[in-house]
Amino acid sequence: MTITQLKYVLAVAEHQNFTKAAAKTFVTQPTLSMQIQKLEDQLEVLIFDRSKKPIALTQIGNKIVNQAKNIVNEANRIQDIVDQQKGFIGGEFKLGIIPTVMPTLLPMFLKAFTNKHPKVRLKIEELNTDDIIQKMSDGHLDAAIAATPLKLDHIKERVLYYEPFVGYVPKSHRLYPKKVIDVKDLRINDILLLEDGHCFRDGVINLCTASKDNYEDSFQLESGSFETLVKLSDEGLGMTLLPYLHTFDLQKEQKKNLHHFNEPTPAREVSLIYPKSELKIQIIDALYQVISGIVRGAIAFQDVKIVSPVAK
Amino acid sequence: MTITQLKYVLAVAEHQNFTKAAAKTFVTQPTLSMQIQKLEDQLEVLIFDRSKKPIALTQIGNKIVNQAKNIVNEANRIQDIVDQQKGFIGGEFKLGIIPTVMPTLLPMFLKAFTNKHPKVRLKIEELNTDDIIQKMSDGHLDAAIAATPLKLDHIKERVLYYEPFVGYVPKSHRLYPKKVIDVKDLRINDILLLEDGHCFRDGVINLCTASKDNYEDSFQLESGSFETLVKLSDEGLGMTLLPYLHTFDLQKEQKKNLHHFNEPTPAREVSLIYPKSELKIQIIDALYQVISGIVRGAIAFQDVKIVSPVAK
DNA sequence: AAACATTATAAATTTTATTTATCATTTTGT
DNA sequence: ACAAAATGATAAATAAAATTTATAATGTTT
Repeated sequence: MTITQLKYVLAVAEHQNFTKAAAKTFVTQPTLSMQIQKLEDQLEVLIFDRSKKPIALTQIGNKIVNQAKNIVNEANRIQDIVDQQKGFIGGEFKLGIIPTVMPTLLPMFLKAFTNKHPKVRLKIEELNTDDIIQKMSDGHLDAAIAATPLKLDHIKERVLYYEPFVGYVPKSHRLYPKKVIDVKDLRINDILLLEDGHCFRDGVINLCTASKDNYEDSFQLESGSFETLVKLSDEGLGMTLLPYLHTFDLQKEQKKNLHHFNEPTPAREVSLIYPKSELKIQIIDALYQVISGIVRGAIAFQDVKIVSPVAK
Repeated sequence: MTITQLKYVLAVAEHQNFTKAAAKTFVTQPTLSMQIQKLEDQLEVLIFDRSKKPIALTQIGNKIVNQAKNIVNEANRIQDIVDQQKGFIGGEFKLGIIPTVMPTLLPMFLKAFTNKHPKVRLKIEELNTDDIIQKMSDGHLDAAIAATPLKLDHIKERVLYYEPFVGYVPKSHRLYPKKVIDVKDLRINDILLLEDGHCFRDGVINLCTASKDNYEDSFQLESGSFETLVKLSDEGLGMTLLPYLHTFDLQKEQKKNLHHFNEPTPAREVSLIYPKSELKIQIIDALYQVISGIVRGAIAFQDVKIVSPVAK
């Protein structure tokens, strides 16, 4: 049994297709067929049920795949140990970022990070929280930036900042006369929210349920980006909530519609998250250092109302 | 990087010698030299410091060896998963047994076990507790039978039985007139105990300290086997304590010197112990079933005063 | 039924692992 | 101090293996 064979098994299990898996692993298809057959011969079990289309794992194949993931993970960590020992911060690093954080946070830290750690080849992907969780457990993401807490036992979280929400209230809205609004004023019925899968929405919903509104039986309009949301709001379809950093992008006229919240201001927690396996932890540490440094800088310089995390 | 290379590294790390490691892994010495060099080239670190005699691990070599143990362990488990799925109970299994349990327990279960599971090639080694712990964490033992509790966080324990102690009191001893003795009667100064490393002794010492004697400043005679101990005792050098099962081997004359304890009888806990990794757990389960069955049988048939474990 | 997609198989090739033979260096015993 | 022994590295030869190219077999789609 070799680590390579296990990697082949994982590739086929993932793509449910020998040909595609072969392309992904940069070998030809017969290589996979033969190596996997060889492993199956040695173990004297069938890992794949080739009669099913698409190809499927057998019952024991499933167990073997799980264990193979373990082994490959642990094997990858050897290089990590060496890198960490040498203080080497480099190689490919796959980072996921949720859509509602991407446009505001990425420009702030990307240049600083690549300058400081030029050997790291960052591959950044915009993904919603569910996809991040999925890809992280598959080993396709090394880390991600998402709204927390997720409370998943295979994922660690390190808080980057707390970002307050600001109300965007159009002139037609019942709350427009109130200069400063309160969480209690919110009603789930007249707030425009982002579509499902954007974790931001969960944050707001929690906020609303906290003010004891009933979410279940109210009609909801949903959109995919804050830009759309603001426009819909301008059309008189309701108020909306924007994360503080997003309000910078508004036009002068629109900024007049912003209504800040009373203390305690509702806020979302944004964290750097990564698998418990702590693979490439030295790069994760470096990312955390750079981003939280930038965030602290932004607080000091711009009078930004985001809050640095307290020690957990 | 291959699993084979990692196994070679582990072998050399263990034997601190390429030639010996080569013999143990059934390859020639140049194979090890070259494969390990290749791995070192790939990782761009030296794992071994070849200037030291005997050969030593570098700082990072140490970390790599630890991780390599992980990987090899996880890799071995693949075969385990397959075996378990098939209900196959077989292959080589290395069992350690402490000296004070070996002669009494082994004959009781060995035949029964090999009959029931003929495909398991049991390799039994007599080892004291320290060596068992050592070899178990090195992966040289799959399980062991020892006195517990050990309270080690990398080792699991499953109690097989509780074996009471019986006092062997020669005529010359102060306690000889007492037919039934009590823990409180014991004085550390006139009890002969087994040498250090035999966990039995720890049990007795705990027993004695429980009776509030002072162990530190008393002169002690120590021996390596119960046979010697009984002979020394016959010579008038003090009383001794025997595990119940050992008293069967005494001669008629000697049995007259046995003094049983009042309730609560001091006893030692004997357990099947194995690494938390649970490698070959199906064989461990089988062993446990056979031994505890035998022990229950012995209790019923022989009126043996050993006690089955209560559910933990 | 033809075209397509997908996996298996066979033979040739390349790569890799292992061995045998030998050398260089260090340690050990006298 | 010096010869013998022990130990690890290296080179060349051999054996074993992984991989590729080419093609066959199988099943699916249109």
